[in-house]
Amino acid sequence: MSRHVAERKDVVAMLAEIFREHGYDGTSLSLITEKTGLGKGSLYHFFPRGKEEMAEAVLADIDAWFRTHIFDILRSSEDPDEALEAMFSGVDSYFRQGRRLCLMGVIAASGAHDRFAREINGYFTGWRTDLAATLVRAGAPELESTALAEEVVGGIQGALILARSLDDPGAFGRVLSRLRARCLNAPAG
Amino acid sequence: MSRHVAERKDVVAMLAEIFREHGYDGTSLSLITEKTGLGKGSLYHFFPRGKEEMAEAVLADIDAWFRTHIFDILRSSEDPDEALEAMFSGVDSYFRQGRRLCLMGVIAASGAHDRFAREINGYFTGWRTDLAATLVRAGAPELESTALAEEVVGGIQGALILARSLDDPGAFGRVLSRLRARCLNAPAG
DNA sequence: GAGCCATTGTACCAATCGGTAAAGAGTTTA
DNA sequence: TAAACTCTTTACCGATTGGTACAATGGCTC
Repeated sequence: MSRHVAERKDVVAMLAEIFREHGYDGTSLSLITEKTGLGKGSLYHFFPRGKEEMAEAVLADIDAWFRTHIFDILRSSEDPDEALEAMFSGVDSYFRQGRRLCLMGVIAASGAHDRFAREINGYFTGWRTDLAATLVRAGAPELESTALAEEVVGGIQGALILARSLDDPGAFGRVLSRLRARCLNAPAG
Repeated sequence: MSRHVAERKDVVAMLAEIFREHGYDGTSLSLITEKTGLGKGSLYHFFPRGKEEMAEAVLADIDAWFRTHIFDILRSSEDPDEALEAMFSGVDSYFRQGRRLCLMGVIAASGAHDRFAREINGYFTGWRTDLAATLVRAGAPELESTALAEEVVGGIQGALILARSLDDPGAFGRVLSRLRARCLNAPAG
């Protein structure tokens, strides 16, 4: 039987897309087996606690990606403006120019929120903190930085929902570029 | 048997809160019967097409509320600044200072999106259009108005998700007041 | 090449899913 | 008062849910 041996990280990547598209409650095991080609046996071998553990793995994977590709750069880059540019371009490509939703936001807006509250909170808190610190380094006042960071992190989520709702991915890019301009002009404004 | 006779609009109001909190897929009929106290018979008497019709009724109800309490005022008010103030204060109280999610956004971010795409699109399109027109009347250039309207409508959705994610309803008010200031200063800026 | 063990497919489970059927209770109309 | 109508309760349906058990299958090591 044991024909195609799956890699755990490939499975996690597939799971991410499924959860993103159907939400947590909308993702059934039969849908997962269908989309991944893996039977329940394989799935429960990788994730003994079932669906909940699958979602946890996906969220941890996403969290790790953002920490290494976005947050760390915000913190470690010498030039804060460069770091901000990198963040916005990284975000734009991660979310496929508005064609992809944020799973953190998807789950935050769903009934499954309570189950993953810690993961979601950590993600948004981390982003807000690191972005605010970068804005301070870029010359913005402390108070304005935290407020602006909050507006940007939230604004990205809203732009994704808006793009999906209007069936117009371009709306994401338009909002994103406004947020970007605001960050790069923050010290002056 | 027929003891407690329910009013349809009361049922719709209860359904709205249930869908808001659990999402479309997370809301089961047994949960509905539990929270509303109505049996399946009553539910199917009001909504013969079942769960989908219940959600449609709720979305139509929400759409109507926003059209009469927010969009119409944006369009009909003589003083555009006053209309903008009314919109922001209306939104703040509707979403209970960030403690309540937007069902349109909740469903847009879920797997049930396709089923209700028309309703969701109409809601966001209407809001964006009427807000942009008001901003023009308030003296902002046409191009800036549409872009700002998009940013605000999306920003509200994002602020709701952020508030829920951070477990800090106050984040909603903070972002909202920034968006408000941007609208009221738009003509100058 | 024998054995081992991670990995897999399949069959199965109780519980719950959304939805239907039908008959009873309460109210209105004639 | 008797039929007609509205609304509700209860029991039930097949399908699907998330999850378990287990035997079979390979690639691997010794």
